[in-house]
Amino acid sequence: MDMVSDMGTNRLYRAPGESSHQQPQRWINTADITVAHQSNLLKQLNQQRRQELFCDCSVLVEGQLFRAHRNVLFASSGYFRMLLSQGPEGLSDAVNATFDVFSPETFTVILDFIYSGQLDLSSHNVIEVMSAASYLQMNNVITYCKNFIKSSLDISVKDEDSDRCLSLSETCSFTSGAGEETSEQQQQGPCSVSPPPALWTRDNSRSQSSFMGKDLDQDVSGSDLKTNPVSPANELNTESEDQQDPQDPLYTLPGSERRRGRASKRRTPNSTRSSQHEDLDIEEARTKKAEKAEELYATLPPIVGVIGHFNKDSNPIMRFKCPFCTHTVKRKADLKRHLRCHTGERPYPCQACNKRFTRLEHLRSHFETIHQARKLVCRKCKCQVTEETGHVVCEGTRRYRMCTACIQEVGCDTIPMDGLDGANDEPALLLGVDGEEEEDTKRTWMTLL
DNA sequence: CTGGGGACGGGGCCC
DNA sequence: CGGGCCCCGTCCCCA
Repeated sequence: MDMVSDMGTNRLYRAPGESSHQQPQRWINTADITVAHQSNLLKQLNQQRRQELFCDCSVLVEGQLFRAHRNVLFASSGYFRMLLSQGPEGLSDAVNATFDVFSPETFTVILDFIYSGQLDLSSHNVIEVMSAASYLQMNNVITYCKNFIKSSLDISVKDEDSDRCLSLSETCSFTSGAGEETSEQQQQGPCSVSPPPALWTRDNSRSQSSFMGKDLDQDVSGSDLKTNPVSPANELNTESEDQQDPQDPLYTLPGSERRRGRASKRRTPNSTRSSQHEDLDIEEARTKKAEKAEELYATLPPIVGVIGHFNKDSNPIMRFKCPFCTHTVKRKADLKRHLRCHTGERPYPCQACNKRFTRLEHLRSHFETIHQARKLVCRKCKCQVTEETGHVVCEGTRRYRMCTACIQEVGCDTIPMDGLDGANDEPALLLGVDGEEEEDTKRTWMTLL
């Protein structure tokens, strides 16, 4: 074998006891040695932990005692780093930590990961593991959980119920150690909200921070999955545009919303899907997606509350964290609203054009702008018009206003008008003569779920 | 190719 | 807590 130049960790050295004079020379690849050594060391440590050998740290989780090695915990978790390095207690021989913010089962998963590199995620435990990892400041675990959830949120894909099983060991190699939180991982880390230093005490109770609902026992996706840290982002939008139905409550998903919105705009209102068979398909697909959204909502913790930051008096400000991204909001209602961008839920359909919206106000704005010609601007010359001078022009279900000059310029014969005397005549299809009927018609058009 | 404008989505926050 | 308003960013179309 030829001597290999120094390239990173993959160095070759002579075996101990062999001088350069001795023949034949035997070169040892240190990269292999390192991997084998790390693996062996981790196994030994894990074995010691299980046998409670040399364990110098006790962790109490909801009354259940876990024994571990402080140096291992120190190397794996930002939380334990802080805990073990602060004050004289951290230097004592017997170190204890108490947690009530996650369950013993969750901590078992975390501890097993620390000592083995194997993260035993399932749809049953992923949310709580992620929250615990967030609390313990283990960004790599958070990243894996995040990817796991993303993989599970494949709600835009029709009829793709096949389980995707990828073991963590297959898709990523992980070294549980001090170097675990690389800058890249930190950037990827989904949790921007970390347990604040002020709360890094040795007795953390749920009352301090209702970090998350604990009794999450439903399935995220309906099937247990192993973490796939590689896949997720583009899996969310694998459905082709043409498969989307504007009547679908889950019409679209974040990232592709506007494109799909445009797609719907290009469709004629009474589109070509007229056969009963197609309608049934659409209905079926819609039902499936609605079920998935419900399922998704059902998996959410009741409240995912975190301490966001501190006010000027150093009092923690409670915020609500989205379980699917890093976003936090002040109010639970805002979180509920935000979640629609993950579920793709669009509960507000426009009866005029079948386009669906995430919010009533968006539907109303759309309806008034597109179907009611509420904008008092001439579409052609952009001049300001009034209710009287702005003639309502009808174009399919779309209505807009044009000033008298532009009307005359284009020619009345070529423009489908709702009424030559202008704005007091609302679009006949939409609105009646008087206000009451207008409101009734509007309600009919904007059928809200 | 580019800039302007329309339509829409989403966040913050008030009522 | 829902409704609503305001604001900003993004995408797309069009001149």
